[in-house]
Amino acid sequence: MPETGSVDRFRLNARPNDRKYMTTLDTADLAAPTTIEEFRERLSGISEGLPRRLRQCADHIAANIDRIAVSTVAELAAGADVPPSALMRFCQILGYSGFSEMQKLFRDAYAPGFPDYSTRLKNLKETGAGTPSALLGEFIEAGRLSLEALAKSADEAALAQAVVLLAAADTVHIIGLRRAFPVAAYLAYVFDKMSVPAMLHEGTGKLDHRHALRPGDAVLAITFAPYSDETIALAQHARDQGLPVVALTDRITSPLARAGDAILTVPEVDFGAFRSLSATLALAIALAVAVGSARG
Amino acid sequence: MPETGSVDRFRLNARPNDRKYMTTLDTADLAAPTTIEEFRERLSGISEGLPRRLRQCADHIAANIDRIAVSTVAELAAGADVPPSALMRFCQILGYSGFSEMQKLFRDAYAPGFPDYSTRLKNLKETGAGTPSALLGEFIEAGRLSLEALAKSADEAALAQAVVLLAAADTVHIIGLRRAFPVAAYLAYVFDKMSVPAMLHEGTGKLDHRHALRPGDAVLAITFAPYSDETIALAQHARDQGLPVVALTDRITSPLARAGDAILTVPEVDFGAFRSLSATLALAIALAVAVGSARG
DNA sequence: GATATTTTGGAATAATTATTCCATTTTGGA
DNA sequence: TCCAAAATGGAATAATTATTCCAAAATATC
Repeated sequence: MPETGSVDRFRLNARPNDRKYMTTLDTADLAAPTTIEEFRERLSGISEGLPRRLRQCADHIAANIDRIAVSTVAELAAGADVPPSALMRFCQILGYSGFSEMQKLFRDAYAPGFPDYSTRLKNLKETGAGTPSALLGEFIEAGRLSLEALAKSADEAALAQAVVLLAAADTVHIIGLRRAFPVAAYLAYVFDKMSVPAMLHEGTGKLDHRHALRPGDAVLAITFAPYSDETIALAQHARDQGLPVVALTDRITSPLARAGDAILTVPEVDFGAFRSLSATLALAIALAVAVGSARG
Repeated sequence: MPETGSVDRFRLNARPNDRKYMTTLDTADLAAPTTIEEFRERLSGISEGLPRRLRQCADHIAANIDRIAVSTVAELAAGADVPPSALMRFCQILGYSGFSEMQKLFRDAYAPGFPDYSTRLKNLKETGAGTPSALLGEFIEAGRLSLEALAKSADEAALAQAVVLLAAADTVHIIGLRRAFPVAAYLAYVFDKMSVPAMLHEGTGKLDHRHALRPGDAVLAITFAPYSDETIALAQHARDQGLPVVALTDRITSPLARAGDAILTVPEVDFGAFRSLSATLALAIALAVAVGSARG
């Protein structure tokens, strides 16, 4: 195999000494970095001894590492003040097949998504690995992820707003049915412990309870997909009467979000019909305790 | 200008009443959102009354707002389970000329300086003692610690044993009062979803329900310090009748532990007077799902 | 200063991705 | 039931973007 091009000099299989000149460092690279940490190291290790244009690439990339995921070759090249082909060469020197492969690293690393738990659990059951302990492990992990996601995404302003609304209410009406019911029940418990007048609305007997709503009260409604009509109806009813409504739900596109004056969304990992509720409860307790202490 | 296509119905200049049918909401949009905040609002405002495919787009986009910057049309469409053309239509309904224009908003705003979990947690807590955000930070951390402790301390044998006992039962009687009540309620919900005959015993009306216990049944009792006398009494009563009792409690020294055939303990971290229930619920769901699938 | 070698820039091409268009299906109302 | 309008999916096309290639320029060595 003859020496085909200059890039090879920097790469893994370059034979070091079958050439007459050696103007720059002989950085025989290993495989391409697969983590951002590795990438940074490679970058600082390589930049010395690179020819001018490639060094410009290295410098600009190093200074704009967090824009790689959302930039095009042309944009980055322009920023580095080199032609696109130079940037391509640079990516290849780093060990990637091209820019796209390098970019993928940064796009994937950013994606905060939950694993697909419903299929994961199904597999777990089907493969017979579904021992109770394995299941427990999955649910623990799901809870952990949910809590982390909540920490990252919590809307502090909405939370503060919700506290203000509920703290000012004469009575807090709590409604949450089906899988939101445990949350509602726990909120009722905490409010009770903190001497906040609260009423837990149950689903039984249909819409009887809406008469309990009185001027000066507020509603705290909780529902997740598939949304409970009764919960939404009560929230809407309250809103029609001019009462403040705090909505605790899963997405801003939830039908409950329309009826809410403060909207709290919780990123919870779902397994089909089940959700871990870890994040939901954490947010709920924080809300309740904050309301309790705001009332003195 | 003639009515050229369906998309116009949702858009700014659509003339509202020059058509015969109006099947969905007439959301005459303003200009396309230019900030992410606006985008969120638009999303929650528009989602109602959207046809099926477009609603799927709205939901998926809402749940993956932070992936827009680094995704392609095809990827997002696949995630929403719609064809790419549907997603394009959705972007246009929002007011953009197409996906690229919408994506630009997110690429410009893209700040991977998104604090990681521990940084963000610190920020939350540092907003000042007693603020809702600080409380939220504390409860998130308590939940996470609880889950980690559970992962380390879980008694696999006891869990397996509990599954066997409950899977063999005709009817599972669940009792948990006060702060254990949300857990009991959620267990009842999950059992119901999985078609496991289960009965949730409530505290009202005192001890009436013990007559519901029949040979072949089993009891799942939940209580934490300060322990509920009624819960312990029901568990003891069941045991006296020779029914198997699964105990979900906080310590091995809990009075409930004496009445249980399988004892599950959960190391829950308290913050202030309240406990997060994260670990308890994780264990509870795992138990319920395992029982559900053991029954087939 | 001559020559072998590396580096460079830009034009040509390939690949991917966004976007449009329209025939078909679905929906809602008479 | 039928009809008009809306919604849909997928194939065709347009636009963008990545990648290669190679002639020209620069550089190091002698």
